Amino acid sequence: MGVNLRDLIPSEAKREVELKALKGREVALDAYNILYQFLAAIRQPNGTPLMDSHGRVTSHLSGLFYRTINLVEEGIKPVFVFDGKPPEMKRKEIEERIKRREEAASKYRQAVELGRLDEARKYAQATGRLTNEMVDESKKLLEAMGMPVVQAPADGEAQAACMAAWGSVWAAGSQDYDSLLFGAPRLVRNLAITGRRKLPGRDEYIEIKPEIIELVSLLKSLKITRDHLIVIGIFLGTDFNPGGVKGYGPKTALKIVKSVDDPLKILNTVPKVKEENDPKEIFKYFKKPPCTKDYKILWREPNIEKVKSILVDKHDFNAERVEKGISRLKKAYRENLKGRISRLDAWFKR
DNA sequence: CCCCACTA
DNA sequence: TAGTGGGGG
Repeated sequence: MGVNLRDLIPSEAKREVELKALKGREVALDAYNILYQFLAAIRQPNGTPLMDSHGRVTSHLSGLFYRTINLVEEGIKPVFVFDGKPPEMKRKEIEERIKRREEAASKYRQAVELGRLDEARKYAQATGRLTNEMVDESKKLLEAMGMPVVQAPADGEAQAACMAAWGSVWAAGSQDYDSLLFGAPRLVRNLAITGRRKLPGRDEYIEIKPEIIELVSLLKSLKITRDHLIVIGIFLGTDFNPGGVKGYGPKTALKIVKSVDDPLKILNTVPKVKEENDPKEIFKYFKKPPCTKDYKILWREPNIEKVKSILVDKHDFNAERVEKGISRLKKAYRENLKGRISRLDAWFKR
């Protein structure tokens, strides 16, 4: 789920941009976040995901393949960051997610029996589960496409935020706002090509553009520090304290946190519920998350044969479509990624 | 989600 | 050339 800062962020702290505005930028993408989105969205009208002839789900591979090509064609330089071992503090959130999935699955079966297509699709979207095999294959596909894959020690979002903070990449890319608590100086949301999204329920579409949120502008416009922001997040609810503190929404949380000079003091007043994580431990985790420096950010020539063996040979993708995609990727790679040193490297080499 | 053929 | 509707695996 992630922390919901949506209603806290003032309009002056976010900026809608065209994709062109991100040309030449390295973005560390939260891979699990993306894969789950594909799993939810890439489905038939009745809710069935794309599958190969053996009944294995392929929605995530289709999404990754075309999305990656499009980003590279736009000159965006994606780095894919995968989750490692979830921290013990996340246990309750994980249990709740499993429960939500099971509930959705049973509602899905009901809707199918009643022949209610729209409902079936809606519930099917929440049933998606990423298996280890799907994750491994996603990494293999991205590597075959020449994209850098980074293995996080714990949260991928935390690792992406660290990489942005260290200047290895320009921004963290995710739909969730946690990156900001983790200290990413810049968060890019809605990083997709098709600028249209269906409104839930009705047959209407709205324009969606990439959105950039700068941490310093956010803090400045709210007149707070990152410590304040982390504490606000804890009040609103994070993966480590799902639900947050009862009775606090964005407004009251902001107000109470700003009422003291040291935001940590406020955490002492939060009633510590048995079996739940210590708010101060949650704070420490956001403040200094587990991150590794063991990664290389390097884009390579796409390997046609490897990509085809995964998509075409193993999962029944249409060979011509895949070949066409790879030629687009190769061209875009040569124009936008190959032999281009990052601004950071350029700076070090002065 | 994205592709593609079709439309005006 | 932009918008749509159906299909992808």
